[in-house]
Amino acid sequence: MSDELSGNEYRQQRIINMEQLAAAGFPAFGKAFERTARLDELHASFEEGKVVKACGRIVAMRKMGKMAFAQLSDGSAKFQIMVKKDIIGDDSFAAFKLLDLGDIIGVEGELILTQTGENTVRIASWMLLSKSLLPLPEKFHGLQDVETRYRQRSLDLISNPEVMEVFKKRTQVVREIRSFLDNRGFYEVETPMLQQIAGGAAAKPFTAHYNALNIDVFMRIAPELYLKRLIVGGMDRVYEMNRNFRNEGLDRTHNPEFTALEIYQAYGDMRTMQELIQSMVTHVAEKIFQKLEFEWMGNTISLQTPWREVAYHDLIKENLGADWFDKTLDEAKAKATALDVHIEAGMDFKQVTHEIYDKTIEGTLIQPTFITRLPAELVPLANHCPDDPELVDVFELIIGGKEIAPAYSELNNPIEQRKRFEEQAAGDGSKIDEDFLDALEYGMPPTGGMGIGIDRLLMLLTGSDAIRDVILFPQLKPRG
RNA sequence: GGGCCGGUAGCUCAGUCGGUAGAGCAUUUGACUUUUAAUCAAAGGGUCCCGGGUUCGAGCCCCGGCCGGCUCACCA
Repeated sequence: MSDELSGNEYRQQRIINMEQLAAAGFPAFGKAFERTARLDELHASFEEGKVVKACGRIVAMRKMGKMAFAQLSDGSAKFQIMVKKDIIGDDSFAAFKLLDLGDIIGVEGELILTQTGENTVRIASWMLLSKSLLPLPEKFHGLQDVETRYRQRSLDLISNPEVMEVFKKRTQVVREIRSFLDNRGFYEVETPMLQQIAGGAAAKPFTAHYNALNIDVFMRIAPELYLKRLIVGGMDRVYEMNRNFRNEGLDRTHNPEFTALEIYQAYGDMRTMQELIQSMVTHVAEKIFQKLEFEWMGNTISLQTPWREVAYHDLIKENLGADWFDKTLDEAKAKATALDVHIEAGMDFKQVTHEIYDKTIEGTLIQPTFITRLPAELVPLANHCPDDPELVDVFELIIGGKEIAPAYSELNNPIEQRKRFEEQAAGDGSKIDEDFLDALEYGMPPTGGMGIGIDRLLMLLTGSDAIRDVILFPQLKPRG
């Protein structure tokens, strides 16, 4: 057995077929093919008798003695082709029968309707564009094995059209979001992925080493501090939609690299962002999906605006009783225990309350809900509510029981900002972003800011239960 | 990290009580000029995830590991 023939039985057979095809005047690889139209366009503009050139991967083949039917797929649609021995000749027909499922061919022929009324190209000539050396998954069930689907996304896309559909929708959604923001006068910008101080969120960063400067750098956990510098600089409306990296666990709703959209609008506040996200999400839903109701994780979610808004304290009272905030710490802890919520020893009343909220209330907020007026302790980078310094002027948008987007009236007081950084850094001065603080000291206008988890939004819009189903190449452990 | 479930032909999956490894699709050979999960006939195809152990004998039972799914916890 020669080297080319190593591999399994299927591969060996396909290499033999490739050699025979080449000998018959159908060499594989290395040619371009100018088609009349994509296969979906061919269906849309179907006209009997028209001569067309089409191409795609053979995904089904039904051979008979003197004719054959095959199905081509090009990722846009499938289209049937018909080959007749008396039309293309004995040699060409014999060679055609050497083709394997998965081979990519170009054909030229006339559009016809078959007896059963299917759109078909009756081919006059064909050429081999690329040989497939490995067998495709089974035609009926497709590729089911979840692990293989993620590890070999090419195969997943070839054999599962609904997967292709999700990722096409992803592209459309992302483009529509950009278009929406661009139309409102926002500038899309790109800020550093490699940062010397990983700021803007509280998360563990990935570390890399930069040889030229001989320093360690961090993959960003958020672009926030750079985008605010741009607000200081006079870019009134900016956004960035790009990857963040967080060195954390991996589960159904977390991938270590994920796409975040951060938006900042000068002279606005949390209310500006509230209007913006409702308009943006419903616009995208209607434009790309033509609907405002979505099935997600077993719930029907209506995006019809206006979305519900409830102050944090009211939400708590609604769920835990109107007298909740009159209770003592011990009473609160007793309630937590009764609800099966684990409480750490040193927690104060606000922390116990928030723990109960996190574990028993947030998950019940299925329809879109803005939770506003959060306790200041929970949100270190936001301005206080004008009428109550204990509360911050923010919202958290919850949909389907999951946090989709937080938004703030951004903290623009540099003295206060420094204080909070110092508390956060706990004495480690190297973690304080002095350049950012300097920028703030020149004066940042009042600003509304928001972060949106694009992958989670896509999960909702495409009805995907796992983040891996909206990320083309999700992180996996190395093959064992 | 804990618990539960899974890994068998290229793919989708069976495999009973521990007794020579099965089906469909796919592949090969033959028949077939309107099929569409084409049909008919025949044939070939296995590191049963990996490594130990028990046993006369292990896909199956036991121990350890790898990968994946679900779930709980952690982190935020």
